[in-house]
Amino acid sequence: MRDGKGPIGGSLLKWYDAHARVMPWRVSPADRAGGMRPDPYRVWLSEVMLQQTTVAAVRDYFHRFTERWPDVAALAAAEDADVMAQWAGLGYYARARNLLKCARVVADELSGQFPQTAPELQKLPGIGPYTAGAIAAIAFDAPVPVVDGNVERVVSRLFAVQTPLPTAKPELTELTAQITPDQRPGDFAQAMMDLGATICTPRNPACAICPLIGACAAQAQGIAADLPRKAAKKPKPTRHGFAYVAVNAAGDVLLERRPDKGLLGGTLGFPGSDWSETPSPAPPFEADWREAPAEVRHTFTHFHLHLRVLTAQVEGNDFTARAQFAPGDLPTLMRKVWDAAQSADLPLSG
DNA sequence: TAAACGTGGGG
DNA sequence: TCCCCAAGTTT
Repeated sequence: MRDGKGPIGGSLLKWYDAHARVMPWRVSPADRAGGMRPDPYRVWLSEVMLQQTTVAAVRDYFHRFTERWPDVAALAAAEDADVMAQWAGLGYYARARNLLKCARVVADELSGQFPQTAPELQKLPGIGPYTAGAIAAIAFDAPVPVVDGNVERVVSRLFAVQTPLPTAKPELTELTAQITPDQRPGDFAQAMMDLGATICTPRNPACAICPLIGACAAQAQGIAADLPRKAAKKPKPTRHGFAYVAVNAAGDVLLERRPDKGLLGGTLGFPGSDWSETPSPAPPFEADWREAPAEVRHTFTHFHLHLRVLTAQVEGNDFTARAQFAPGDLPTLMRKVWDAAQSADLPLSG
C-alpha cells in the first residue's frame, strides 16, 4: 500500500501525470521525472502564502516576492517594512512576520539551507504540521502525510469518516499516512490537493470523473457531498469604530504602524478608535474633522466591522510624504478607508 | 482546546 | 446579501 502502486496512490498519480495544474512554484510531473528538483525556498514561500489562501490570490504575490527576493538570503536581508508592504492585501499578516523570522533563521543559523525533515521544519516560525509535511514531501521526497483542507475532504470521503472536524483531524492524518506512497510522495500530496480543488470539491463533487471513484466509500454510500462533517460555527458580531485620515497642504498623509501583536499586526494604516459595540471617537488631534458620506464595511474572520471615516486637512510636518505613500502598501481595510476619504467631497489635496 | 487571525470569490 | 470556504499557525 505504500509502494506507490496501491489502488489509491497508483490511480491518483496516473491522473496527476495527465492533469496536474500548472503553477509558478511547481515542477511538473514530467520535469520531476526528468530529475528536476523544486527549489525549497520557492516551495516554502508558496506554501506559506497558500495557507488559507486561494491559488488565484497568491500568484501575483509569489511573482513579486521571488522577483524582488530570489532566494532566502535575499529575503532575510530585507527590511521589515518592505516585506509588510509587499504582503499587504494578502491577509493573515502574522505569516509575513513569521516569514521574515524564518528566513533569517535559515540564512543566519542554518547556512541558508532548509531542514529536510518534517519535524525539523516544524520548529521554524510559521511552519506548522501541514507546511512542514508539504515542504518535506515536495522538496525533499519525504513520505509523510500532507493534510490540508482538501486532503481532509478527500480522505474523509474515501473512508466515509463520520467524525466531525476538527475532532477527526488525527484520524484523517493517520488514514492519509496509510495511503501515502514511498515513491513520489510530493506528487501524491499535490495530486490529492489538486483533486480536492478540482473534482472532490466541497459542493457538487464531480464523482463521475473522479479517478478514485472505485475506492471511495462515501460515493458508494451516496454521501460524498455530505462529508466532511463539521462542527457548527459561531455567529459573527458586528463591531464599530472611527478612522482618521489627516492630510496636509502638500498631500502628505498621517500613517501609523500597528504593533506586531493582534489584528493587522505590523501593518500600516490610519489612526482610529477602538472597535467595539460603542466606540469612543479618538481623533489623533484637534481639527475640523469631516465625516465621509459612506461607512467602510469590512469582514474579518470572526467579526464584521463598520468604520466611520473622518478627514481633515491640517498643518502636519511629520506625515508620510505623498510620494512615499502607496495605498497598495496598506491592508485591504485601510485601502477601503483611504478610498472612502477620497470619494468624499473633502479638503484633500493629495 | 478554542479563539484569534484577512481577504476575495463562488453559489 | 450572506454564508461558505481556501495548500493553517499560533497562543
